Amino acid sequence: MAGVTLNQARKNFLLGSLQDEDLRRVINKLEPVSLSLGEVLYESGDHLEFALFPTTAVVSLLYLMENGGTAEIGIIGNDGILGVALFLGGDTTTSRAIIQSAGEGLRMKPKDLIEEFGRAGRFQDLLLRYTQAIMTQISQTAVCNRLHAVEVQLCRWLLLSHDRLDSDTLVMTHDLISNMLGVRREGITLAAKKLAAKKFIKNSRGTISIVDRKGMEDAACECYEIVNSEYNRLLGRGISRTFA
Amino acid sequence: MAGVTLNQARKNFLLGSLQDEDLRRVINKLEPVSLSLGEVLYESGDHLEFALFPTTAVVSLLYLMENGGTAEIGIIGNDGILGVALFLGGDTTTSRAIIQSAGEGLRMKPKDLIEEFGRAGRFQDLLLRYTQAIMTQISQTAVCNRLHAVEVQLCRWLLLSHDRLDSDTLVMTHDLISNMLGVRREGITLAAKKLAAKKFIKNSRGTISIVDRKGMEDAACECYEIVNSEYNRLLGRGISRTFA
DNA sequence: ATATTTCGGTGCGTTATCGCACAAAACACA
DNA sequence: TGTGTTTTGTGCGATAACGCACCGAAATAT
Repeated sequence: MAGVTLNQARKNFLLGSLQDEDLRRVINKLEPVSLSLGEVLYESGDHLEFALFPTTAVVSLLYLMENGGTAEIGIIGNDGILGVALFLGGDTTTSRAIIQSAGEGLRMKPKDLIEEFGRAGRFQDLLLRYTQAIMTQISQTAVCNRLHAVEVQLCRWLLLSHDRLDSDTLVMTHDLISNMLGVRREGITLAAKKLAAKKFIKNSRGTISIVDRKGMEDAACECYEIVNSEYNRLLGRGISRTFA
Repeated sequence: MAGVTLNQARKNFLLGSLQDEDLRRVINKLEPVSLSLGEVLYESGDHLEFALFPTTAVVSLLYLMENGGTAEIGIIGNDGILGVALFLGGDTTTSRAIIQSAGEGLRMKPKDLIEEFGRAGRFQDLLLRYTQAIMTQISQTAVCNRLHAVEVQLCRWLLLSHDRLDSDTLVMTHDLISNMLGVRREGITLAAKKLAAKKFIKNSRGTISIVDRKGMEDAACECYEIVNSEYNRLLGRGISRTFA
């Protein structure tokens, strides 16, 4: 039985914020998983079979509408946990969880997560704080969807994704991004071209590379910074690369 | 000292879902308050001084953007509680809470709320489930903002507000609604006129009356029904008037 | 009773995004 | 090397919402 090591677990910041004592206990309930691009972890209304602590994978929470449109409400990476509905008591949610960037994660059985939550210790505290953080991200997405233009939203989205990745290169087609932002593919192509013209990103078939992180942050709408600093505040440190 | 009665407290569905035993204990920590239209309960970033269980008042969670735009992320009435950030551990949030419809509520000190949450009983369970419910509302608002037209969104918003009111008449100017939906005042005037032409609502200066509830539900985007049934599922019953 | 303010109705040119169509480029693979 | 597929680039008319300007009606204040 290959157990999960402390160092492996610490790649997820939520787990990494636990004291050694707590982490050693929690670790026994974790199981490593590999996740591939486009993999659907659960559909809207599905009974959640596992909670997931991403280490290198990135997950999108996506809504599908009757008219065929889609839009993302939040991004979860090594900063968080997928499956807050388990300890909130709802068990299912109305969103789809889909792998936006392939990678690894650690999963935990619902029963174990709920048991750990019930200990009312540091782990519960972290889970609740993360719940507020993701709520902030979703809320900011809501207003951003209403009030900001596609180009600045693309910046926000690329930054949020970049923060959750090891690499400066995102494996992403314009089409995929357009599904996340809920806009036309052509809208992304156009916005990406403009950002490339400003030398903030490099655009090639199927990938986008961040080449001027600072430029991107300046070009993004306020929403990115608001969400980022709220993650900092709530979870002790952000995952922004600005000062990394 | 006029204590809060069980019947008063039960006007808030969250409190009303408690067993008598629990409610009797909680009730001693509640204090009645009157809330007037437009009153700001807290600003973005404010330390929360109280949690609020609305009984007849309705609260909007509003975001203010740098460009002067505003948009609502959620509506809280007698179905819920204002101040989940207190037990989630964040203490502050990035939204403004403003009274959308004048009325009464019961407030509780942060310390008391946290203490009750810490008992890990039925009250904690309800608070967590409500957290998921409001998350669903916010999420659906996010995608609705992206993918749906103003007229159907206005239906959704009127229905959500109607559900949380005793009356069929909403005291609301088009301007106020436009701030909530994050669109132009003229856009609301136009959409409201269309709905009035279909005999779903009656439009007079400063008020909008729902005259054909069923018609409104059919005219609204799917978002209303999704949120409503999720509230049903999570909190045991909805607050929709459909079967009232 | 009159003046002032608030709110709703309407018109009009502007802008962002959409929907569709199609071509060019990059890539995959036989 | 050639062929099919995926992805990106581009054009263009349609549409929804915007910003602004102004008017009139309704409510409120003096």
